Amino acid sequence: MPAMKTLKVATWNINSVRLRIGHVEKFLKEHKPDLLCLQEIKCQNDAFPEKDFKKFGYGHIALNGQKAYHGVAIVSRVPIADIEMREFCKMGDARHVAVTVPGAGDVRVHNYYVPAGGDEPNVETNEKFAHKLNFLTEMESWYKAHKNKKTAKMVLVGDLNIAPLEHDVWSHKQLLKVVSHTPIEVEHLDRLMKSHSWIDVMRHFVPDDEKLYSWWSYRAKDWAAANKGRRLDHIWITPAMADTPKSMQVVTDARGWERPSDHAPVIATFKL
DNA sequence: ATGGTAGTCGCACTA
Repeated sequence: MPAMKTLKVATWNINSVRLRIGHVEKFLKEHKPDLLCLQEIKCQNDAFPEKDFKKFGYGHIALNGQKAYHGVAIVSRVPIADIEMREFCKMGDARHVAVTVPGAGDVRVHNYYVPAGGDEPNVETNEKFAHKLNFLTEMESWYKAHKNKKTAKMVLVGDLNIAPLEHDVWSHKQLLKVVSHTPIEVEHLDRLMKSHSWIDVMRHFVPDDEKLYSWWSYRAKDWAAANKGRRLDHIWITPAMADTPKSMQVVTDARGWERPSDHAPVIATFKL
């Protein structure tokens, strides 16, 4: 296995991989990540456009699809190993896939699609919100129970559906009771971050007091002019990789492409 | 102050 000098990882909630395969091609050609972690592929494994990815040079694929909803995938330029998919909350949902990258010193990459949580931030009246919090608690327990040398170097990415910091949303005050930015969700996310001393790579490059978004609602008349965004997508690393981040970029352009996903891709590069 | 859009699948659901 030839050793890689850098590892470039991208994460993107694509909101239907079949509909937006052209966007994916454009993104891969322009940015050439080693790995692209996709969420909301919205198809079963046999409907995933594997041939297209092979044609684009991303022939190493880890797939956890589901009919119509959710679904995650990791497509890679370089060989991957130890593909794993975990089920959360006994729901049968396809919301996680993990791989190891042998060429990158066995870095383990986890890709998540955390439940959105519905509208009402109340676990008594909204079972989707309860599901979201339970999902985060299960993630936390798993990482607490899996601290060992084999998984020392890890990258965790995905649509976590939570914007934890004040400047991860366009208006902290107006979103405090809006699912994605409520204190209870942020507490759950903070506990998950502590479970393996995860480092927030996006905020490593952008100070906490600067606005940083990765998602803009479809419902705004002019998403760019209104700029009422939220940072729902994340890239985290374990302390064993603390000195490796080289760069980070939110590819906001992609939100302005024709018939776009409501999420922009996020890319991070690490030196190995 | 409410409703606004998008995708999949089939006429509702999730986001």
